[in-house]
This record gives sequence, structure tokens and C-alpha cells, in this order.
Amino acid sequence: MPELPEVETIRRDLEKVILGKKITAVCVHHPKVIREPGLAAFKKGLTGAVIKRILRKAKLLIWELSNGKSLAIHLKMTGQLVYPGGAKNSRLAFHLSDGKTLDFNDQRLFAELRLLDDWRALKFIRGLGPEPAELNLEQFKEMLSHKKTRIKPLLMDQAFISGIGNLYAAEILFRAKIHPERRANTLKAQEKALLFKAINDILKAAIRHAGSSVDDYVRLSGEKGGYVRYHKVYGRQGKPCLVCNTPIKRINQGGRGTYFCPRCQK
DNA sequence: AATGGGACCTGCGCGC
DNA sequence: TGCGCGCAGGTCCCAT
Repeated sequence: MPELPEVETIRRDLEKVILGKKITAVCVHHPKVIREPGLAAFKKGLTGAVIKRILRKAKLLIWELSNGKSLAIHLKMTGQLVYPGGAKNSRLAFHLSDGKTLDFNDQRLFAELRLLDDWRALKFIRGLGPEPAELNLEQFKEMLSHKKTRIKPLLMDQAFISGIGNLYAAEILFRAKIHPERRANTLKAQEKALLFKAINDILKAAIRHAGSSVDDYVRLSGEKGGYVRYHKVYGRQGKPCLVCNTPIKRINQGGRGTYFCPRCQK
């Protein structure tokens, strides 16, 4: 489940490897991953284009191309980019001017590729709230004060704040000692400050360790990200809290699993 | 308006 | 054994 740290890791990896290279051919093994335009226009728009710039907006990767178009890649849960590639089971393969292949894999076919004239006009982009790094504490406090909703789903609400998914929401709330079902507007000033710091510290640390390889996430080289060893609650249901030994609890919020320590998080 | 649930998918682990 | 079921979660969409 690539979230901001994983997508940023892939962005940095891509920047080192494919920037300035030309896409010489695109082999589509599973057309469903292409959401727009049609298959023919997609291949035509990419073939011969040079990759000029690689951006990330929340969990979305964007390649700006020499022909003015952009390729937007959302990996969703099981999407992967792997270089050098050439695997038989890839959904799509980019052939590059260095003679190598960049594979796009996606076991569950949730990921989305879009070739766009203007990525800024994309509905998904327009719906994104600020990333944590674009906010200061005062703004964050103000945003929370207007929300009555439960804090954990709110952290995952991309229109509210963008880049955080299920895994980091759990880790962040544990670090901030805040119960996932607390209503946002009931947080005290000190808790808001602690939460803001936890968001920024954890996302930064996760990027430093190249993300969390649970399930399918790997970085561009195929290597795993190393942040899993710092996880305190995610996926640790029933295991002792690393701070107080109380068993970690798992509840359901909005159809997603939420892990927390019922003693440490108030 | 905010919230909840289902849909989209596939592979894996579990229980019978 | 083998099968069916539930579960995993990012986003969209619809209903309430």
C-alpha cells in the first residue's frame, strides 16, 4: 500500500534512473491499467517522448514528457515499478533508450495510468488537500478545529490532508498517543501539536528508510523498504504494546483495520 | 454536509 | 485434501 513515503521513494529512485531517457516502445500486457486515453492514443503519446521531470503529488506519480503530455501513475495497493524489468507477468512495460525495460506490475489491477495533456486539471489532483509539509502548526490546528469527525479516518481523508494512508495513520496516532476514535475538534492544543509533529517525523523517517514493505511494495530496484522494523502498531493485533505490554487492539473504521494501543492512546 | 458501505480486484490464510 | 470464504486497502460512487 504505497503511501506518501513509498511513492516519494519511488520518485527519487526514478529520478536517478530514467530522467532524460526516451521511451522507445510501450508493451501493454493488460489494457485495463490504462484509464485514459484509449490504448492506441496512450501508446502513440508515450512512444518517442523523453522523460523530463518526475513529480509526486500525495500518492500520485507524474512524469512530465518532452511532448508536453504527462503520465500520471497511481499505484493504489499493489502497483509496482521495477527497473530493470523484463518480467513475464508485468501489466505493462516501458522500453527505454538505454536498452532496458521498466516494468509496471499490479497484481490486483487497481492501479491507474493516465496520459494527460494537463495533469493539474485532473479531478484527483484538484481534490487533494495540502500535504503535511505544506502546512504549519497553526494552520493544522485551525483545520482540525472545524472537524467533528474521528481523527483516524480524517488523517486518511485526502481532501483534508494528503499523502497519509492506513498504515501511517495508525503509526502516527500511536506516536501522538491519540485514540483513533477521538473527534478531531476535541483534541487539545498540546495534542494537536504532538500529532503534527508525529505526522512530519514519521513521514520523514519512513522516507529516510525507503518506505514500508508490507504486502507488495518494493522500490524501483525491487529492494524492500526498511521502515517496517520501526512499526509499533500496524499489523500487530494481539501482540504486546512495545511501550506498556498491553495487547494491541484492532478495530474496524470505515471498512479499514485500525491498530492501536488501548492503554497508551487516549 | 458528513458518513457509511459497496465496488473494484486478486492472492493468501484460515476453517471445515 | 480441497474448497469456499473473509480479508487486505486507495479511491470513487452512491445512499442516507
